[in-house]
Amino acid sequence: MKYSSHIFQKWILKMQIRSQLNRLIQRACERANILVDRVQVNEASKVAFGDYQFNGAMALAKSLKKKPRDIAQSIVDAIEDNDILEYVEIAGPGFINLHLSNNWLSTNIKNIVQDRRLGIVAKENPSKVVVDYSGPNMAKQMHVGHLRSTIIGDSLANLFTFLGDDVIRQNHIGDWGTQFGMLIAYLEELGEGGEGSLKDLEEFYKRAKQRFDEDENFANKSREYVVKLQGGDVRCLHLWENFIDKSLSHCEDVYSKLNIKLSREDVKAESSYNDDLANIVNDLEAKGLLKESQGAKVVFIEAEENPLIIQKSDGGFLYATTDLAAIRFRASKLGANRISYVVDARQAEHFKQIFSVAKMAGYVSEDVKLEHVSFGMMLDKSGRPFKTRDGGTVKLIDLLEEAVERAKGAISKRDSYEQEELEKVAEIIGIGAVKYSDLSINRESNYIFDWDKMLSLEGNTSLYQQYAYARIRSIFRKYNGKLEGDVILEEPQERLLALKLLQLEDTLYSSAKEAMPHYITSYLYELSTLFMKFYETCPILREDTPENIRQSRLILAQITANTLRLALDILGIKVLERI
RNA sequence: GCACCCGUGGCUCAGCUGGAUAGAGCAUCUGAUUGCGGUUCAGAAGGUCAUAGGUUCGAAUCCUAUCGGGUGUACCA
Repeated sequence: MKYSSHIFQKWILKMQIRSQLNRLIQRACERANILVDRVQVNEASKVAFGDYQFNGAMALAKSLKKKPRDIAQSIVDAIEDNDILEYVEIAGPGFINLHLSNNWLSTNIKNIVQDRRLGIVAKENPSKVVVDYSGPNMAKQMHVGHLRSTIIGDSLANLFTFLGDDVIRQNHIGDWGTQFGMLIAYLEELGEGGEGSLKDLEEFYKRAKQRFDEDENFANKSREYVVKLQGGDVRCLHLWENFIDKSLSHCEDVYSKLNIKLSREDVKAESSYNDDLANIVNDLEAKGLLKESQGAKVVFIEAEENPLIIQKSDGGFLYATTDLAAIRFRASKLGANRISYVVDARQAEHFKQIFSVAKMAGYVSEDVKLEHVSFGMMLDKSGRPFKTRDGGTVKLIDLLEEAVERAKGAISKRDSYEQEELEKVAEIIGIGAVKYSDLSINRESNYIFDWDKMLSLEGNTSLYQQYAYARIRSIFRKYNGKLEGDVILEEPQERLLALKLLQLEDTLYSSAKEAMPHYITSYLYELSTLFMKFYETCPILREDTPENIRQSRLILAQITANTLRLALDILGIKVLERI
């Protein structure tokens, strides 16, 4: 989907509700001579308290030596004229409750009905953001261990892109290491006809390993091939490239099925940094950061128990070395202002060290934001690490096929589908369920993978959103007249829905800022439940609905559908016209 | 041993960086509805936010200790 804005800048009433309110209160504080470092307006905790609230007056009481209610009063008195607030009230010990103007809400809603970007303006000063995610190992088939990084990373990359950042996706694939000697030796042994056996990489790896363990000659050959590979032997390099190519195309099957936007252009393999590793060592040496410890070359970091090992005692490099080369490349060659590593939480210490050393060595300047977007483990329903019945790793492609099969089972009893349509619908629902359930929890916590829960129509699931979308589309199959007239917010359900629709922008920005996709899913769930309530109480196409009310409700429904589609698209989830 | 993360109703999770009576969804119970797609909607019940102290006008949120769970702890990635 392309997101070009169809409305002219001047027509846009600047939204970003929270920052508008923050500015309003900030200026009021200044006018009232109240010093406050950062004004933070929050969404009201209850409907009765208005739409937003500012709670800062209480905190200021002590330093100003005034009563909090008096402080609140002077802030309220100093709020300048504006068209966003209907009225303001002071409650309890000094809460300032802000009620938005219906007129402001309805004007803004009306303005975004034709806009593919729903009135959300891209950042004025975009950053260059590198998102490092997925990073599968080429020696093996992609397994569930790669699922979360791939899903979370891709959605963040989409989100940053939508908000206007210049995003560079980096798939840091593992294509180097001693096991490749064994793999290409085995590939060679099977001959050209043996390439078919690469279909199942897992099996291929196992057999190669078996040969390695059983046959001394084969093992020696494998070791020899590692050396040859590193030495740039043309024949070995050819075998290796061939192997990587096949393995990568397996990954692409997964990406394509998962609706992940990684392509070959985003691949920046570990091996591509090989030539730079010695430079990193020399550079750290020259900067006086490198120390010798127990035969290895390391960098000591303040307040860290263990140093970061840069070069092994046998002269070999480690992944820390590669990561430093990569971080330098990203900051200097790619010019990144923000580098996000979507990697599981177990590597927290590693990244902490890498980031420290990168800054110590000046590979990234102080203002570059380095973040480890960490996430918890994937567990099964009983809370144990997710494995196959016999304890093996679950291949990702198998898991995705199961998702589609299960989705088929969930919907086929509902309606009769043509076989072809059933496949298409099941794929969208099944894959959507896998992605949404992953994205809908706080990524930091462990993730319990539960088929029944994710494929349910009830609760915070993708299917519930997809259903809400399809339901709205069904209204517009019945009605295909024009959308015109004003938005009228008389019923509470209409107003609540309108406000929620206008909060998408704030949600997206805070989700991007903290790299927390679950802010978006929470928003979506609130939105679709609000829509369902609206739909229940506010008839649209019924005969007795006056035309002006009908138009207003159609506009609300239309924007709800657009919002669902847009936000789900950012999460990499597709919608269906009918389910 | 040390470091980091996590303990919120039976289950799965929110809780916007300290605010008002801690919110949802499953599951359980009750009700609406011949419906613009009821696979919906309304309502009830269910919590000493692991425990004990502390800071504060105010704590699930910050500090300390304890208990319980997880992860990581120099030449694998």
